[in-house]
Amino acid sequence: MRLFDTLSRQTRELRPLDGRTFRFYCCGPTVYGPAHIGNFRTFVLQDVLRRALEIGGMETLHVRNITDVDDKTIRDSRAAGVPLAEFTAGWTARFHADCARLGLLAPHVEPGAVAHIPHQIEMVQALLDRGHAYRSDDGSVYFRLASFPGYGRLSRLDQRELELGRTQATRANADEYAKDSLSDFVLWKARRAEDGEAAWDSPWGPGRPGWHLECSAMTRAYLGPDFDLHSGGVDLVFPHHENEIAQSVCACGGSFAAHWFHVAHLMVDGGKMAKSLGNLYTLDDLSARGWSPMETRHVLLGGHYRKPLNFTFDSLRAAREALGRLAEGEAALRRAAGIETSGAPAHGSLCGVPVGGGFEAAWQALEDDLNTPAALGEMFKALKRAGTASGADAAAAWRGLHAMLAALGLVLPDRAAAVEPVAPPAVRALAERRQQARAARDWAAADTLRDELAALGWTVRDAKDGYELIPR
RNA sequence: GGCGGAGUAGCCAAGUGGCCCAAGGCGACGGUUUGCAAAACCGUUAUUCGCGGGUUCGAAUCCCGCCUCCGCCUCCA
Repeated sequence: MRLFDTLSRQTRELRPLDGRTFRFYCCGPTVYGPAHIGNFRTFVLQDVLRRALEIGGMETLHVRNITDVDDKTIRDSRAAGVPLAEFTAGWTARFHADCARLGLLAPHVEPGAVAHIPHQIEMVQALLDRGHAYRSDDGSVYFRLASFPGYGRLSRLDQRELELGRTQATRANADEYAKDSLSDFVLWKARRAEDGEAAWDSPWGPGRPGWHLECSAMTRAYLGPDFDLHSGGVDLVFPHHENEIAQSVCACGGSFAAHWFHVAHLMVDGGKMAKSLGNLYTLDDLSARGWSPMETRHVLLGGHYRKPLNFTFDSLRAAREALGRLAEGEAALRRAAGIETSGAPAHGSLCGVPVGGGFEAAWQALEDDLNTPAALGEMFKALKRAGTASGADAAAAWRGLHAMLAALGLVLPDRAAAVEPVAPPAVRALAERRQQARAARDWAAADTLRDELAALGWTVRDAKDGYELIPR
């Protein structure tokens, strides 16, 4: 697997530092509301990265945090009149439900910030001890940027630019007088009245961790000072990831993440997504409009992760059709190969086995900087080529297709499950009457009955012997 | 203002020096099939890659200028 690295600006081969397990960290959600499809673009791509590594035969250790204490969670839990822990637990459950619907593999470790306050305090103390941090009068602790010359390498900002941007930002927000330098950032925030109960004891008085510190402490706890990869949305490059590097390197030594993976933003109708524009969709919003999470996942895989992707309802329609074609191709291969079961091959049987059966190019596209759109394109080409295969060839193609589906995390719609059994008796009776009319060559009556079925939401699909009823 | 990313057919999108008169999906159109449809299958659908220059034997791909969109510039995936 070759992947672009934000820090070195190069596409590099991914190899586990310890030679065995690829250990990576993903910045997870802040649980103060439902995640939107833009958030999920990042999580889906992190999931595909892990799946592709595993299909490629690599062992992984996937850590993704839950940010359950910060300004927004505190603000909104207080507004709701609910204790912080209860408030974030609700949104965490919702996040997990959404992830499951999208077919995201659960991380091996999913640490929460609140559960790791001692780790964070320990890290702040280490930074103080080593002279990289200082206390302010109100009991907050700040990172001293001047003590870390490597700052700004990831986001390519030099000190002068930082100070410049800083001055502009501070004009509107004159709340930062406690710092020595304008660009210093907070490690530990002293408790303020508006924090309510959300405060923990520390050597510097009651307070709570700064957002950046949470991730640093959790990576240290589960991955140590050096690990394989760190990832998130592009907007986290600065300041979040830049600050994480500074904190972790200064507190623990080591070089922190060996590789940085950032996913570009999702746009809607060619513009940015924003609540105020009414185009910020959650999975539930799309479900309410009749679109399934898998269709959404297909849309999110439809563009390369380093380019902005334009989300439209037309692309959801296209995704629905494309998934249907894949499902039909899968069924055709299964029949041609004489495979009895309707399920996919066991996941374990696909890992570490070269992808074949005509799907080699699709796999190569994925291995080449996680090019999901090119991989999907190659899958359709392979499917077309395999159209006339039979026996062992069809079986190999079937396995190749399933290896790709497993790597992309796509679950195909089961069209067979959606037919007759679920049609209500009244609908089936209409369909039967139509069959009789057809047998009697009474086309006018048959067409009227077909219209009636359509009005009830059912499409009738005639076959050689009989018919199928398709909902919607 | 600084830094970074993007602009490819009706839509989504791959391709970053010759394999490109540009993949794939959707849509549209034509055909096979069908009582007619639907579904399926087959075929067609950009001599051209935001605009204008330039480099090169050769450019969507490199350089210069311009236009448009998006992101970041202290807590937004």
